[in-house]
Amino acid sequence: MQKSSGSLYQSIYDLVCQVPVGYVTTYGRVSQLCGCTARTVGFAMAALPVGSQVPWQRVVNRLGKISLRTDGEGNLLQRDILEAEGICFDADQRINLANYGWDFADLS
DNA sequence: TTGTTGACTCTGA
DNA sequence: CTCAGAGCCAACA
Repeated sequence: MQKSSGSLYQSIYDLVCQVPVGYVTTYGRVSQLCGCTARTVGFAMAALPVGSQVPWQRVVNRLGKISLRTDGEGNLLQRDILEAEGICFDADQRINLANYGWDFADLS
C-alpha cells in the first residue's frame, strides 16, 4: 500500500471533467491542483483510457495550443471538437486563454 | 534500484 | 511572445 498512483490520475481526470463546455485549461493549472508537475498531467492524458468520458481535448499547453501526441492524429480531431464546443481559434490554431482559459475559480 | 523517455513549465535573454 | 537551457514528476525496461 503506501502508494496509489492511480489516485493521482483520478484527481487529474476529475479536474478536467470540471471544465465546462466552451472553456479550456492548461496543464500547469491542473498540475498545481493535483499536486504534481505539468509533465505528469500530460502523462495522465497519454494513459487516458478510451471512452473515459474525460474531455482531455480541453486541456492545452500554456500557449493555449493543442499538444501533439506521438501520433499527432487525434490532434486535428480535437481542434474540430473544440470548435464544436464554441471555442474560437487563432490564425495560428491557438486558443485565447484570456477569454476561454478556465482557472478553476468559479466552481461554487 | 537505476536510467531513459514524455500530450510540460519556468527562468533568463 | 519567442528561443534556448534546466527542472520536476511519473511510468516503463
